[in-house]
Amino acid sequence: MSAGSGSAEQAAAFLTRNAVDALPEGALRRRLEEGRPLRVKLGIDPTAPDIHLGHTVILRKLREFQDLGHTVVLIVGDYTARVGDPSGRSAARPMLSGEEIDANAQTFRRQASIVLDPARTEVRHNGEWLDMKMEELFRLALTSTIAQLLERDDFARRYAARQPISILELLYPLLQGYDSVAVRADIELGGTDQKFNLLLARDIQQAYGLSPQSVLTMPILPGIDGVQRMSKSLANYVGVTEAPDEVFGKLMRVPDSAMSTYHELLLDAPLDRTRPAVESKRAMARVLTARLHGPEAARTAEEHFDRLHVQRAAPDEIEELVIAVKDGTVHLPALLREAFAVSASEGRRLLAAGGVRLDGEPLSADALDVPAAALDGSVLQLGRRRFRRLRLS
RNA sequence: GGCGGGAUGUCCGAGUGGUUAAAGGAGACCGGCUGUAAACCGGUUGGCUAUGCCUACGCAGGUUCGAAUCCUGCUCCCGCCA
Repeated sequence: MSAGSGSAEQAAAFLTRNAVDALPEGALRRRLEEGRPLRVKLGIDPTAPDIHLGHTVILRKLREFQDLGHTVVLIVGDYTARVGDPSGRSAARPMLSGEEIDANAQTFRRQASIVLDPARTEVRHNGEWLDMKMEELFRLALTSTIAQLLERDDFARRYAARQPISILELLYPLLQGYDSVAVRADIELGGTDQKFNLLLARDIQQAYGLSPQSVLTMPILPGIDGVQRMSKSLANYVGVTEAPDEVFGKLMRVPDSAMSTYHELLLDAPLDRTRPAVESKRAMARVLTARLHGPEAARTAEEHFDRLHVQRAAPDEIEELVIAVKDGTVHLPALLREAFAVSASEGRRLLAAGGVRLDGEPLSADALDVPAAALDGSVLQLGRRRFRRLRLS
């Protein structure tokens, strides 16, 4: 065995250590043995630009490729977003304008650079090649069959359940596959949910006379609910640009059942089960907050956390709310609406439930109008972690 | 083109003339316990300066003292046949 193939062997083992699938068997190692910078593709959806920790699992993997000298090709799905994917029930999925897509792509690029090396990243928009002539679309459509597409798990399920599947949806995997043709991808990464699409792209590349990409799928990071995948729309995500306090706090909410996955995927180290769970979680929150915001911010965030949840005190810095007073009294439901964007009706319910505090003392729902003078400088608190310091105008 | 089934709140899903702002579940939120974990217990879950008023069961009309429930038209979805 030559020295070259030996190191390719090592690199392949390193890159696949925490992956789910590396297909086909041995393909990645053979690619690496070619000794040239490989083109490693990731397709992104510009509809939800904010990157969260779930994305960083794959981005970190891409970074590993970059550190080995390879090129990352980020494909912004601007064309597909413009067409609008009518998947599932959410018929109202918005078709984004060109400006929105560009703005989202910019955001994504900026946030991705927290993890990726911009010098080894190529960003392409699939509108460059998908805005094709119908003749070319026909050629693409000829590469796959309905039976092939219906093998995809979610299509199969929906078909069996008599849920609608539009022709356009069936076309999406083909379009994604064509992206691989256009950028001549050597490797494509994705979550395990992308396995079908990534593999179909191989067939499509071959139909166009190219050598098929190899495929690397990464596990899906569960959200902070510990159950469903991390996703912005499920509101269980930790965004990479969120404030340090938020990042730390959210990570402390991760259920124990998800801790070992978090360790594997984000910390790249197994969870030490002999250690108390709280300690591991704290350490994790500290490391990840520091990764996004630096060690100093992580330390402050931890102090903030302790103050709020160990000492159960109000935080050092509280956003101020200046309130306008008309006749010397303040109507609490209206105040809550202004302070925390809850409806006045919801505010009343929260008051009745004892969820609203003023300087730590629960307010009652019996007196909805309170003298304004009693509020100036006080801290209004909703639930455990929403605070506003009140100021009279 | 023909025949049949369907559309209910954030989601799933009951409800076929009257205490229905709409059962039940999920999710979410508040409170308790705690480690902002899990499990568990209690509560809330359309809006509104509010012993009341307004808006809601695909859309538009109609019948009725009274409609998510009955009638007509329309839109959309699903299946079967062609």
